[in-house]
Amino acid sequence: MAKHIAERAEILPLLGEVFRAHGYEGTTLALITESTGLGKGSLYHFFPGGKEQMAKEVLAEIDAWFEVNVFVPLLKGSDARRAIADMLVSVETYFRSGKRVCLIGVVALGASRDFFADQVHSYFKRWGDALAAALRRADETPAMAKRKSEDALLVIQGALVLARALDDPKVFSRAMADLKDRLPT
Amino acid sequence: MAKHIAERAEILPLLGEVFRAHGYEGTTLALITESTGLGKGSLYHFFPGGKEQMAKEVLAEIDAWFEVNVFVPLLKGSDARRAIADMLVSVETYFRSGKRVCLIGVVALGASRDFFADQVHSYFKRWGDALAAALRRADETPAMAKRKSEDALLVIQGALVLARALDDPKVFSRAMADLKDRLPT
DNA sequence: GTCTATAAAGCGATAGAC
DNA sequence: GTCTATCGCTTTATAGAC
Repeated sequence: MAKHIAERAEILPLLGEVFRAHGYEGTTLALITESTGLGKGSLYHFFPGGKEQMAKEVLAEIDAWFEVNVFVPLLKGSDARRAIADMLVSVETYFRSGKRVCLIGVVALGASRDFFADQVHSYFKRWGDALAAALRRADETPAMAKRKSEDALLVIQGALVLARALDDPKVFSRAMADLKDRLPT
Repeated sequence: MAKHIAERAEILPLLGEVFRAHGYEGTTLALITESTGLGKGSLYHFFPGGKEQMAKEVLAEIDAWFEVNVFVPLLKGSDARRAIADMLVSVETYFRSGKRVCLIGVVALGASRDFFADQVHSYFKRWGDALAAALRRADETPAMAKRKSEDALLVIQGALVLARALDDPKVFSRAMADLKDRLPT
């Protein structure tokens, strides 16, 4: 066994930030090498499927994070209103108060969407369903729960776009505060 | 004078659709040739600055369209409420009821943002200011006008992201309908 | 497990004929 | 104004030494 400087688990978050910053098409192996310190040899050792596999695993890791930290609390938290409020805090933290972009949103808008369509669709569908379930438990009607959950998801994505376009993270924090008023918490 | 199959004005919209579909990084001269039927020679004749100039001119053309069809009516329309309602109709039509993506939003999220930061910033800033002015004329307080204009812009962008992620254009139309209820029209 | 070297393809861009 | 040919660089991916 030769030397082993990096765990797979340490590499994925670095990869995630590169994809976030440059998009799927804009990310090159050279950029990844620069960010991780790993040469092509190591990269292809960990990810025989190359760039596509790297992106798929990064998306899966993000998905898993939301599953544990957002979807499950929404679905199973004993207090639904509390779970919704916690979601907003998690989102604010995860997106670094608007300074960080949603990689899954970036992929959804890009040409690579077709490659990752299932992962992108599943992420937003499960998030929407979990939030709608929590809203129903917080005494919203089913129709209103669906409408408000969709509204919340789209506000989060739109706030990230606008914050980045105007180069003003406060746009995002303000939108999250408005969302809190609009949702039962 | 040799043959002349294409006007610059006919090329730009085609370029726009290519950039929309593939993003700035994902767009290649080969794709552009495929879409326009123009070889590299012609392309560089029209756009000596290459891909970067093409994107800049496409963004400028989109900007000009919104200036004429959205910003000016919002700022100078005799009936502010009517201008706001017209904006929603224009937006719904322009984005093909959610089947078309906002190129300026795509650029804002991508790595090419730094190249086009001024154009991206200016587009959203002017849109937001024009809408806020119309909202004040429709008897909103200055603070509320600013807040609602920001909310509207981010809902439009977010709805485009979510509609594409879920592959369901109705998400966009529904969000526009909600916006109409939330805004004075 | 990590590296360097390199292959093979695609990229943006230019030159020059017509 | 449009084309073809081509340059020089970067890309993803592989091979093989250590």
